[in-house]
Amino acid sequence: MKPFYITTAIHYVNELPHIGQIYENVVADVIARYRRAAGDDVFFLTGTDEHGQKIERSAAAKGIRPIELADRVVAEYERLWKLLGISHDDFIRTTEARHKAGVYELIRLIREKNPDDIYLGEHSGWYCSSEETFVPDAQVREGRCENGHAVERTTERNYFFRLSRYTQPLLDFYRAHPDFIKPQTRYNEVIAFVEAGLRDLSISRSSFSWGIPFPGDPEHVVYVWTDALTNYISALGFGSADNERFTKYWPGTHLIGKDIVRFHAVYWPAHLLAAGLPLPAQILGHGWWLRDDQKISKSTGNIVRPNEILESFGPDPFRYYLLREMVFGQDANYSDEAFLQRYNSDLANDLGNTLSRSLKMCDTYFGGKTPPVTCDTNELRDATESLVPDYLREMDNFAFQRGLDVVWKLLTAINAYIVAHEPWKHFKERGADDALSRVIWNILEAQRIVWIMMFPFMPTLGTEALRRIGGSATSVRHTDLAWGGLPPKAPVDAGQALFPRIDAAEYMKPSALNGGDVNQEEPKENAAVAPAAAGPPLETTQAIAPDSHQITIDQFFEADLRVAEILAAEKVEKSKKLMKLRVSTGDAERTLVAGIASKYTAEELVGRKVVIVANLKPATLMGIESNGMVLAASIDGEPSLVAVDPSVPAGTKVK
RNA sequence: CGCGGGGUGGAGCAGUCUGGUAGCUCGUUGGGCUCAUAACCCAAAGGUCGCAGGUUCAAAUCCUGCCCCCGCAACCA
Repeated sequence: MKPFYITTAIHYVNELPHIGQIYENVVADVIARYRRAAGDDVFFLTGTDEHGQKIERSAAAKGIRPIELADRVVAEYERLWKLLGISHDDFIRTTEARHKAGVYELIRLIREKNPDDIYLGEHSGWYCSSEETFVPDAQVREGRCENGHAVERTTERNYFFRLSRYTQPLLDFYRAHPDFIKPQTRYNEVIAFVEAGLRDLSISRSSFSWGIPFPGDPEHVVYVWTDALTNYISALGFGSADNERFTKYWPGTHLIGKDIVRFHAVYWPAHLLAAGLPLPAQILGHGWWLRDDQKISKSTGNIVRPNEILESFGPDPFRYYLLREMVFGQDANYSDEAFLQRYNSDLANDLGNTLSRSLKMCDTYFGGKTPPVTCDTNELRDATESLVPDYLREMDNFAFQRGLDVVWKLLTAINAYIVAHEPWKHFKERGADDALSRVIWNILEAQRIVWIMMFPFMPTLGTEALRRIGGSATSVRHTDLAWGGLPPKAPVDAGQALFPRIDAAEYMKPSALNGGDVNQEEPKENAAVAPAAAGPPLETTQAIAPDSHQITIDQFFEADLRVAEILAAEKVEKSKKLMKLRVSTGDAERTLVAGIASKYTAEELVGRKVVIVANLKPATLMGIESNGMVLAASIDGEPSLVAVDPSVPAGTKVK
C-alpha cells in the first residue's frame, strides 16, 4: 500500500475552535478517507500549538497555568473532532515530550550537518511586540510595522537560522516541483517572496519562557515556527528511538490556511534542507470563510460556532456544506441561510428523496428485498461509468466542489431514468416482472455507487444509506465503484428520511441558529438574544447594561463637556472612519480626530455645533494629535452626532 | 504606491492557469408525473462576462490602462 501522510496545521490554543479550523480538519478528513478508499496507507495528523507569549499571558490573565489553559481548549477540540467524525490517526500537542524530542533532534541535525546555520546573534532593530518579531528598517514607517503595530527599538541576543543561505536551493526546489504549492497563485506568491531574497530567521526568544528551552541555552525558548512546524515529524516519532512511522510516512502533505503558506513553503523546507531531511510532498493552501464578506474572526464578533447545526443535523450535512460551498483554495461566504438552502435542495430534495422514492418502490414491488434480476446494459450504467472517472479525477485534484457536482449529475440521471421508466405504471400494468426488476435494480445500483462516492464526505450517513440498500459498509474502496456490486434479494430498509426537509424560515426564527454568538462559553439563553449576530458587537448593548456601576456627580463633572463649532473638516487619508476636525470652543481653537467619517462628509460637518469632551488627554491617531472627543450615539457602530441647538454659542459648558 | 480577494442572466457562484458554441444551484414561467421528503422530470424566458484599448482567424479567458466593491491591517479618545 502506498503511504499517504496528511496533516492539518496545529491549532493555536489561545482561542476556541472556529469555522476555519473546522473546515480545515473536515477537508483533511475527506482527503484522508478518500485516499483510504483509493487503497493508500493513510496517516492523518492534527493537533495543537500550545507555546508562546500569548498563551502565557492569557493563562496569567485567567489565573491558571498555561498548560491548564491548553488542556481546556484541547478538550474542546477533541470533543469537536469526534462530533464531526474526524478520523485522524494521531493528535499531537507541542507540549508533549515526544514533540520536544523531535525539535531537539531537528536542531541537533542542523548543527551537525551545517554548523554555521544556527548562530547566536545580537540583533538590534525594530521589534514589533504584537507579532513577536523584528521588522526590517525598510518596513518601518512612522514608528509602525507594515501591519501597523507600534514598534520599538530593541536589542536582543537570539539564536538565528541562516535562512538567507537557502534562497537559491529553495528556488531550485520550487522550479523542480511545480505542484509543490496549490493553488497556483500561492505558488507564484511564494516564489516572488523568495526571489526578493531571504533574511536570516530569529528562532529563539528570551523575553518569555512558555516554550521549549533552547538546546544548550535555557535562557531562551525555541521560537514559534521552529517549534510548531516540527510537529509534522515529531508526531511520526522523529527524534525518538522508534521512528518507523517517520521513515514510512514522511514526506507528507500539509493542508493549511493561505495565510501561513509562507511558513510552510519557505521556513519549514529550509529547516529540513539544513537538517538533510526530505522536504514536504505538497502544501495545500485553503481559503477563508467569510461572513457577510468579512473575515470571520474573534475581533469582529461574527464567529460561527456550528454547535447548533451539528446538534440539529449531525455532522454529515455540515461537512457536505463546507466542501460543496467553497471552491478549494478560494474564499467563500458562510451563512446559515445558504446552509439550509443547500440542505433542502441538495440533500433533502436530491440525495435523500431519490433514495426514499427508490427504496419505497423496491420495498413495495419486491417485498423488502433488492430486485432478483440484475442488469448489465442500460443507460444508467453508461452514465455511471462515464461519471465515475470524472469524480476520481476531480477528487485527486482536491476539487471537491466539482467532485460533488459529478455525484449530483448522477443523481439527476437517476431521477430522469426513474421518470422515463415510470416503474409505478409498469407495476400496475404488468406487476413485478423481470423488466421492472432490472429498472429498480439499476436505480439502486446507481445509488450504491453514489453513496460510495459520498462516503468521504458523509461517513455516518454513508454507512446508513448503504445498509438500507442491502449492503453493509463502514468503509469503502474505489473498487466498489464498479457497476454490478448490488446483491440481488438482499434486505432493504425504506426507513425514515435521511434528510428531513426543514422549514428554513421556521428554523431561523426562534433561537438564532444564526451562528453569531452561539459560543461554548456562553449560557444557552444568549443565543436567543443575538438575532443581529451577523453584525459587529453592538456598542449600544454594552453601553446600556442595566446594572452598570454608578458614578457620583463629582465624577461626572470631571468631564468638561463643551459646545464646539466645527470650523473645518477633512477626512484622514487612508483611514476608513477618521475625520480630522478643527473646532472652535469660543475663545480657542483645537484640532481633534473623530471616528465619524463613515457617516458624515466634511462638507456637512463644517459649521455644525457639536458637544465635545474638552479635557480629555490628547491622543495620537494615524499620526494626528486629537485634543478631545466628539460625542455621538452609536448604532451598530454607525455614529450619530449629539445635536445642540445651533443658537448656543461655542464654548458653552454642557452638563 | 501597505498586503490580498473580487466585479459573469433576478440572487449566489463555477469557468480565467491550459483562448474556440457562456455553465451550475436557487428563483421565475409553461407543461408532465404521482413512486417519493409540496419532492421528481421536460421545456422556456433571462447575460454588452465592470469599462476602454491591444494581441489573435478567434478573448469571460492573454496583454495594457482605468473604474468600482470587499477582506486584512490601521482606526471609533
